Amino acid sequence: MKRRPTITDVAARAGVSKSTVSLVLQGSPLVRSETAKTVRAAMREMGYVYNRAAATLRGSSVGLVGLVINDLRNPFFTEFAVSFQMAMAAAGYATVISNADEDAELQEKLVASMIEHGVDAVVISPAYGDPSSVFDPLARAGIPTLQVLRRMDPRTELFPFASFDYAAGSAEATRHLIASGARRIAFVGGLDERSITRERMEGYLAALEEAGLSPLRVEGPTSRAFGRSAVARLKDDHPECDAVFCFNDLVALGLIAGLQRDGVAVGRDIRVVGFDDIEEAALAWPDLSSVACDIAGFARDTAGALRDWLDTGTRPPAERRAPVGLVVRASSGGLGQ
Amino acid sequence: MKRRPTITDVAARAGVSKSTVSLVLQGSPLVRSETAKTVRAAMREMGYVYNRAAATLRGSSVGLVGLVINDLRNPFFTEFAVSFQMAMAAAGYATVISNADEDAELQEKLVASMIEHGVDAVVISPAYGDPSSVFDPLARAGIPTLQVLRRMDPRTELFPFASFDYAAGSAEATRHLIASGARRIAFVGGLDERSITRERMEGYLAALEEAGLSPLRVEGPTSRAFGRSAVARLKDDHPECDAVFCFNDLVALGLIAGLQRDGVAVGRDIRVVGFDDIEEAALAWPDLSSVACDIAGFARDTAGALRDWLDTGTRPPAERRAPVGLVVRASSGGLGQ
DNA sequence: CTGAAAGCGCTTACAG
DNA sequence: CTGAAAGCGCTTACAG
Repeated sequence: MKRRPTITDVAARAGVSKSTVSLVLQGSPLVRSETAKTVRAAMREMGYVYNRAAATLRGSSVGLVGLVINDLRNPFFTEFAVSFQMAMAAAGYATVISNADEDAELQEKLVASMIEHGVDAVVISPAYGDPSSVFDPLARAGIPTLQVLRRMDPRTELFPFASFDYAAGSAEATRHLIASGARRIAFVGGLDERSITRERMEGYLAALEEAGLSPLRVEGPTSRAFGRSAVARLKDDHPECDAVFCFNDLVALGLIAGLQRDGVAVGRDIRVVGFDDIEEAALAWPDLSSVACDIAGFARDTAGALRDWLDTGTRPPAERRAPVGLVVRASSGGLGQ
Repeated sequence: MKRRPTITDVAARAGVSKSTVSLVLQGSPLVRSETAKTVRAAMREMGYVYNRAAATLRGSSVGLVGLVINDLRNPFFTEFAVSFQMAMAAAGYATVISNADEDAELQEKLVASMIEHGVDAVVISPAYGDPSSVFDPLARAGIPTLQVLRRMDPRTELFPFASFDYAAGSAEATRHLIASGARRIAFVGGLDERSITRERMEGYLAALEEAGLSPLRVEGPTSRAFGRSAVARLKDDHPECDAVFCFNDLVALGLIAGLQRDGVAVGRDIRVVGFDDIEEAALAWPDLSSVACDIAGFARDTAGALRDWLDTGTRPPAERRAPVGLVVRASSGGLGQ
């Protein structure tokens, strides 16, 4: 494993100074195209590899942004991560994705490591926990940081926040269930103390109130496993329930599996609506009605806002809400089965 | 956004030389604990951030490994990625995850960017395409590289390969279906020219031959969407089919959704077995029988082998195969419904 | 259009 | 146990 060639080696081989090699590397128009060609040939022959760390040291930016995701196993977040990475790549930025696994301590370490490695910016969908241990170091290091999908740090002028308009989506879904004839509509999944749960319940509660109906609640995690287990809780606590609005599609899909096991006809005996409209929603049986969030579009917008911040210094607005829209499918009786 | 403090600033503040600060940073026992304490206090007061790029330049390794995944949206790979990242983190390595999105060109760019950023090693589950455009630069840069889950580059002494023993798993699954009474067993999903498809079919074909049965084939992609659409192809081409062994769980779950739509009782009218045993398999209805790959364990072993390579210079064996095992559930009639 | 020189923030022998 | 000095591979004014 011999030493990699440096620009000095390339310069020697090409018979120019290392300044010239550096200029060629940057595609500067100052270098005569003849010379540039010679230099590039030398690089190829020697298997030269650009050393970005050295360049960074001298002052330029790394072209690296860090993405920290609370739960990368959740397909909603996976989709966001890969779309964001692709949007940044198209603009010449490398994105390092990492999974905090809902663990505030791990998240702190990941962010510290990113700061050391000198990322130009951080986008974070934070795990629950004390925000200061992760946001304060970012602020101290002067790294532009965007909060997405979950607002953990209240200082949104410092760490702008972007998410979807969950309240509007849940209101639309609930009105749809009411219009379809449902009267005893449960909200299943989500932990009450979390702000995202409150947002997703807000529209539900408002729509019920408009119609003079009262809420039914089954609180819990936001996983497929919980959805499946919630069937029993629903039967015990709210046997009169005729529709379920779920915290997300994962819960809804688990719930549907459980209902089917019990021989309940989803879409007829009971209506179900999910949230997020993950790819699987359209492919499940019955097809799952869901509040669609255009994650890929949201990721592109986030990438655009971040690039603006980095390139022009324009900090994004403290809060941005992307619109959502209900997609009606068979699980809420929208289409025959 | 003022300049970040450097070790020189810290040294001035603490009244020592920058060599001493550097030693403190590395936890060297050479520094008197008194002095170290003063230095650490100075760092804290000034909000000092370690600049890893500068350290790297001087020779030490970055403690960074790159992970390139062909399709990060596939939960099988997501699970591998997050488990690997966590195993490396426990050993003090940062892992940058990136998604090649089955795009050989994007993959080439991602790898080039990782090389520039100076990763110590790369683990890659490669996209299909010409391997040399991605593996040659890695070899030139002298970066230890592991191929996992897909062997694209035949030079496995250079780029050791690790995967699961797919052939054994598919044989076990097929024998199980035969033992359950199935006689017309189709293999659905996967593209024939790909080596992973051949491996997963190998055991299926062997088991059929043992039993004197002949294969039924529906070729295609490996997605949920394909599984759902394969129901029609199956009905048209092989109406006599009484069991399906799917390329993976995604195909199986899509297929089951399609069968249910047609009113077919999965596990009784037709038996279905998947491959990978993703989390959803146990939560679907009916529960999906599947060949379980212990991905988290595999990821940990991969991380261990890589760390050995990095720490002691021991290159892993050219090929490693992790065992797999069939999990029988309701979809193949294993349990009553 | 090209070269010589200084400097980015660290680490590493080498003295003391 | 601590300091002075050289050097890692680049970039960036500054001359020419």
